[in-house]
Amino acid sequence: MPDCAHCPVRDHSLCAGMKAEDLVHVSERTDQLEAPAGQVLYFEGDAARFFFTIRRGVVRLVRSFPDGRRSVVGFLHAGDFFGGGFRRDVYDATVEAITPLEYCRIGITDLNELTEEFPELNRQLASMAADRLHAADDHIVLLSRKTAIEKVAAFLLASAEWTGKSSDFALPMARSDIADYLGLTIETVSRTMTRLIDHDIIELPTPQRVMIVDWPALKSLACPEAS
Amino acid sequence: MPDCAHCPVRDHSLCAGMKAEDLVHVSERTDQLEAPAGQVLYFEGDAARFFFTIRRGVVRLVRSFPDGRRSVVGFLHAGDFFGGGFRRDVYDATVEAITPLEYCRIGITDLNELTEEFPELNRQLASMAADRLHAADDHIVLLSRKTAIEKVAAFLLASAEWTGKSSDFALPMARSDIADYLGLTIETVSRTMTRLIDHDIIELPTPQRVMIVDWPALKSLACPEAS
DNA sequence: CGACAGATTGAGTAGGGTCAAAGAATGTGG
DNA sequence: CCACATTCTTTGACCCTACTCAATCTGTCG
Repeated sequence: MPDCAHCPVRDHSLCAGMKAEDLVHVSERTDQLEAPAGQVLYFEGDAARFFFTIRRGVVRLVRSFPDGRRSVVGFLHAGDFFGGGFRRDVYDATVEAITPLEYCRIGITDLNELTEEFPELNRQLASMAADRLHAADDHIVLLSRKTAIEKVAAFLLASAEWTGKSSDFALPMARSDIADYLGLTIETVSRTMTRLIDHDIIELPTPQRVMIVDWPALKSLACPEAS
Repeated sequence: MPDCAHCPVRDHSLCAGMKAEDLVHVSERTDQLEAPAGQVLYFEGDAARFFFTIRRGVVRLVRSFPDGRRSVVGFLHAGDFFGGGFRRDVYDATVEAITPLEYCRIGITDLNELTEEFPELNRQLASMAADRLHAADDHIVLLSRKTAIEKVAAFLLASAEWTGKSSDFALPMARSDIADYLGLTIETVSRTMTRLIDHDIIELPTPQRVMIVDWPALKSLACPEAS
């Protein structure tokens, strides 16, 4: 049985508001699992039977067209909670591990029973839904009204925040994931990164590692002020 | 005091799951209001104190940049529920009436008290959040991976569904709203409509009224198949 | 009827896409 | 441990879609 009391994301996920002594009720219904990079947790359209919490690693949420076009609707990190399909009974998007993953899984019916016993879970669920909705709106603004360089700058800043605002961090996802997230092609993502390097705003020690050299410049690109 | 039992959106909104005899508890905490077209219900960033339900009319949710760029993150119709800002205490977006509006308003603290008394409201809230999230993901896919004609076709189809899949319906919003929703300019929206007319797929008796002539063609444009 | 906002049309341009090739990085088997 | 294969990334040349700027048209309302 998982030891939720010592979970690394104890205070940043679903059970953040729960009393320590109640946690055991969550633990006994939760499976602790691992997955290698690349593994699919579930497919868009599958019958939705589980909720998931990431303890370590990164996943991508993907929507695909019949003709092969792909859109990454989001990246999720340690502490993030996803799955379900609340009213609808199918998953909204395909979820794939980008890095090796440690995660927890709980059945939808189990979670529903838990919310009856511990109504504070509802508050947590609602606030996570609100966060996701806010993130989705940010994404919509980014996609509809930002240029390539603004998109990439905003993405790099967000990535830095996921890793604790460090100036030197990993980009675990491939360029194709970034492109499908930003609504660009991989070529444009690559060219734009190069432009940022040429302007001495970032450095790329390896393709999967970023150093932010000029924070103010990156920020003003990501959130353009009135000219 | 509002008469929730005979509300036109009684079965399509927040209180859809409630028993008739409990509705009075909602009624006595709800204000029934009206607003003319163009009125702002609240601004992005305002302290969030209310939730809203539309009984009649259409609103737009707007996010703005400091430099004037604008993004319409969604349109909401009769039965839709919005406002709040669950965990955050400010509204996520500005909400403006597009048509004359009839709506209901309930205080956040009142709603919180109601959910304690009537936990089934939580289920309704969660499912509405899930619907909004699904819609946001659809919007993300549309913005990131669709061409202008696909975007406009998808928008017209969605508009037709809001009005009961009629072939002849009103477009209450201006071209600038459509443009800011689809991530295009008004000129491109206009040109694309003209293209659809030239191909005998739609007609525009007036700029604010659409007739769909060729449903299959419109559908195949909106959801492109594998070639 | 005239004025104004909103919508359409036109001409020219540029940002990002497409197609193609070369260059790293990682992994595999000998 | 190295050679090779594979995949991912970067760079280059060219093109097209959608944007910009500008004029005209249409519908609405005083």
